[in-house]
Amino acid sequence: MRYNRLVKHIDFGIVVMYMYAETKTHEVTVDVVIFTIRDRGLEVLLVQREQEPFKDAWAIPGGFVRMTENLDEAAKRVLYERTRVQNVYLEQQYTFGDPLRHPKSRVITVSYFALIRADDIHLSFDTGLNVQNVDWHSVYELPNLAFDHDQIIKHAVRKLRDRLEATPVAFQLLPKKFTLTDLQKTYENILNNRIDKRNFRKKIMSLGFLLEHNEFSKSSSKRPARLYSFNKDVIESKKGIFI
Amino acid sequence: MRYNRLVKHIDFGIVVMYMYAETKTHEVTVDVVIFTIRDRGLEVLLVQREQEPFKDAWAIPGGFVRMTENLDEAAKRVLYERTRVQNVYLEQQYTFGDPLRHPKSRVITVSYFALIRADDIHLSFDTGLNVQNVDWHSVYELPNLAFDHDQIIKHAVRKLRDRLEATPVAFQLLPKKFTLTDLQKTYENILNNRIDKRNFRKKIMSLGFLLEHNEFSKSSSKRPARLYSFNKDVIESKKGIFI
DNA sequence: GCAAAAGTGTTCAATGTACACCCATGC
DNA sequence: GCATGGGTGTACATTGAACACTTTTGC
Repeated sequence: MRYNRLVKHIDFGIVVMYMYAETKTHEVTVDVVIFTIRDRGLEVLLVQREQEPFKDAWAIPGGFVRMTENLDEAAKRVLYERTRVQNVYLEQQYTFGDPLRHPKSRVITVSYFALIRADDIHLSFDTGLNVQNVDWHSVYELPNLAFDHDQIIKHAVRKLRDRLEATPVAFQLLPKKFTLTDLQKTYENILNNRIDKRNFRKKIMSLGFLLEHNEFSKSSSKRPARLYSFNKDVIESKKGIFI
Repeated sequence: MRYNRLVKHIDFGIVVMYMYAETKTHEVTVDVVIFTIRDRGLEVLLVQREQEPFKDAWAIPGGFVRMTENLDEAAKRVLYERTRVQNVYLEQQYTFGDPLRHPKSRVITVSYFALIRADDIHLSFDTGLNVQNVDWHSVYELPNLAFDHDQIIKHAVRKLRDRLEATPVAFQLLPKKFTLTDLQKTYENILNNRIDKRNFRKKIMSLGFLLEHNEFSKSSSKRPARLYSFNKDVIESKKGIFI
């Protein structure tokens, strides 16, 4: 029963079925939770499935791990294929391997999360070669998700919050130069709560990774805000994979 | 070249080789870094390999993930097979998947770490059914390790330290009743540094998960020390897998 | 001149850190 | 009675949290 369910989508004949049952090979994928900050706050990039299983449900971008690439490389590739962005923060978070998580076969997925600037991805959407239905969704209002992708996203949000408390990853979600209010809003969106402006600024400035510029945002119709950028020298001593 | 290396150990014939090259199935194992506290401090359980590759080198206990079990179950099973202990702290930590990490095939391993009481495992060694060379090794003086197991152990030690700062996992390494000095030594062994006795006691007592007993250690020839145990009610709200 | 966001300090509480002596027991 | 590990408190520094008004600009 289970055995049939597990192998029926493989179509190489009996020898492969035998291998599938008796040896311990599995399909291995990487799934990448791609975070950005947009109008509705912290959002993730989802792809609407065009095939069964879970046709029309939304899913995290993912793909099979190839034999010649390591897991980080696979995650980078999936990310690049979907978004055409490179050189972003990417971190392995957890591996999901319930035998029933994929209804048709045993698929073990190594999940990652990535942080990208909303700006960067706009570019790639313009020149995009993916005609699939791809869209951003607020992590606080997710649509129906395929497989166990709701779990994976929840896990990614938790891990992102942990990271944020420990290391300055927030700048990965911002343009090169940003205002302190931008930065604070990024923190608030990720942590999902309000922060006192004065305390936030005091804390952030004390960490010493901000570079002050003599430029000001000429955005709206209010008092211009000073622009800052992150000091790479400080950042480089931190963990995470920069691809 | 790479292709041959990757498939040569599989002996089901050309159809399987074809599958191996064109689809994305991999061998998936779990490896469990089993920690305990013994005479030399924080130690890990290692198995000496009897076959190539890495014959005679030491390795973390591991095994293939079966088709019908999830990853946690696989880790529990491997742990039970090696140590006959159950109901211990077990946590997934990281997945290693470099294509070259195993010299004969593509093996992706989901690594876990476990915390067990040195006492418990003595029992299982007595009745042990494993006649392989199995022994404890200080994490600070490791022998030659097979594959990338040195990396896996390093990662596990980092993760264990993180856990220790966040949640009271140390009691997993101690007998049910223990003295505050035992507990402090456990912390010191894991963190690899000295802690001030008064500050440690103040901090630990303020966390409120210790249950004070009216029993005293009648160990050596000095003043008897009061025994404590962990308050389960507090512990149960914490994360980690208790199997 | 007014609406709107930028910018700025102080006080208090809680937590962490440094540090030295007496106590209970076995021998 | 002495050697050994058990047990205890205080002072100071650091960090986190609460809280309100002035400044600069576009309109």
